[in-house]
Amino acid sequence: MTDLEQYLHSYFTFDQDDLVKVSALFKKKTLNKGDYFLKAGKKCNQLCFIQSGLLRIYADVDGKEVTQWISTKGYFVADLSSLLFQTPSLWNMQALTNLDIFVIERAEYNRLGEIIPKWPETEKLFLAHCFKMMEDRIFSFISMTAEERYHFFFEKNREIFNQVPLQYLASMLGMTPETISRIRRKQLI
Amino acid sequence: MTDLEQYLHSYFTFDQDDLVKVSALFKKKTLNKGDYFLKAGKKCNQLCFIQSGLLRIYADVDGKEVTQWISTKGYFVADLSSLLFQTPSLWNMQALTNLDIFVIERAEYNRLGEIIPKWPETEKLFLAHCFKMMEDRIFSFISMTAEERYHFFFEKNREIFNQVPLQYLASMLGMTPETISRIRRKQLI
DNA sequence: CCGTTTTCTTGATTTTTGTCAAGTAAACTG
DNA sequence: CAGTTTACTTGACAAAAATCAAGAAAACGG
Repeated sequence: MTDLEQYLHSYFTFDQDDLVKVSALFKKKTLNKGDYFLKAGKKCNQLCFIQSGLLRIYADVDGKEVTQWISTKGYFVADLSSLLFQTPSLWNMQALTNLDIFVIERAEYNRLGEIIPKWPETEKLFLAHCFKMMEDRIFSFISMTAEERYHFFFEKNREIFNQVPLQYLASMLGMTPETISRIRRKQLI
Repeated sequence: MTDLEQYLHSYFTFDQDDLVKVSALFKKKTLNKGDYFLKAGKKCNQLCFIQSGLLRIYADVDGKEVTQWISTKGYFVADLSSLLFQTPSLWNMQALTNLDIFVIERAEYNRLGEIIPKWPETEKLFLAHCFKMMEDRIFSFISMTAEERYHFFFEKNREIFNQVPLQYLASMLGMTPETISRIRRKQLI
């Protein structure tokens, strides 16, 4: 089993046959640190799965970069509405480190339903999990202080927090790097 | 065409035949002000479509109510992960006014894919739109001040803002009623 | 391994937002 | 329509977080 098959297997209840069919549609690819998987304004024509490395998703807002999320090993990444509706993407997606990914083209992605009968149902359940994550994230913004939110994310995403520059973490948590630095200091004393 | 068919038609590109098949699975129902569509801790076994009235979605957090959203005419409402995975819901859903809804039971909802071949694809596109809304909302929390966020939501949801008690609006925007009151005063001067 | 660049920490200060409390206005109810 | 409840506004103050600036630490590149 390839890494991709391994991951698909852990997410979805596919049999070996389907695993092979699906993973055959993905092509292995590497990005160097600083390379873009997607640029804002362009249409998203691919979906990727991250095998190793970090991918930062951010937008430019009046000259400032707002980091939306940082994806790591095991994430599927695309701008879903751009991929489906072929609208220009709002997001830049840039490799924070050298990156190993598996990429599926839009055309192939759209044929998954024909190739694997249970794909639509599987995809729905996957999207529902993403929904839950976004809902939890919104909840953290409306019900927690900066400090509580920091800990909430830290618990759920330890591997990211130790590898990513503070400025990016701060932005995705809706606070400043200084605030995180002060929260961290509190822990030590 | 019933109101529900009308709405389904405006969201989804169904032909008349499919519209009738789908809307036949919904039952018309009314809730009185204060009634619950769903209580936290219970499994969500229905999905509803709001024809008129306001439905507040909120959670209890150490004795305080956190309002997640207020849904109005034209919204489909359910706790998606509870509906699909049969986990206990985090959310209370309570009628803020008398409410006219169309309700589909979980069992019928799960059969939609058999009844309407294009349902899975349609549902995916619908979920993608919801995704976009949640993404925009997260973006508002990480990139805007309370005042900017207020205006951002006001522009997109005028009908809600004029009907709903300030305390609920404030909670769903992640600020206090006093803050909204002061933002509104600024507009007048 | 040394200089450069980037990132992180810290303090002082300002701004934003929250909290508390009181008073006013509006909505509901019998 | 009078009394009650609920919602809204306002001010004074407190707390949280942002900003600015400087220095320390770490990472990077030849």
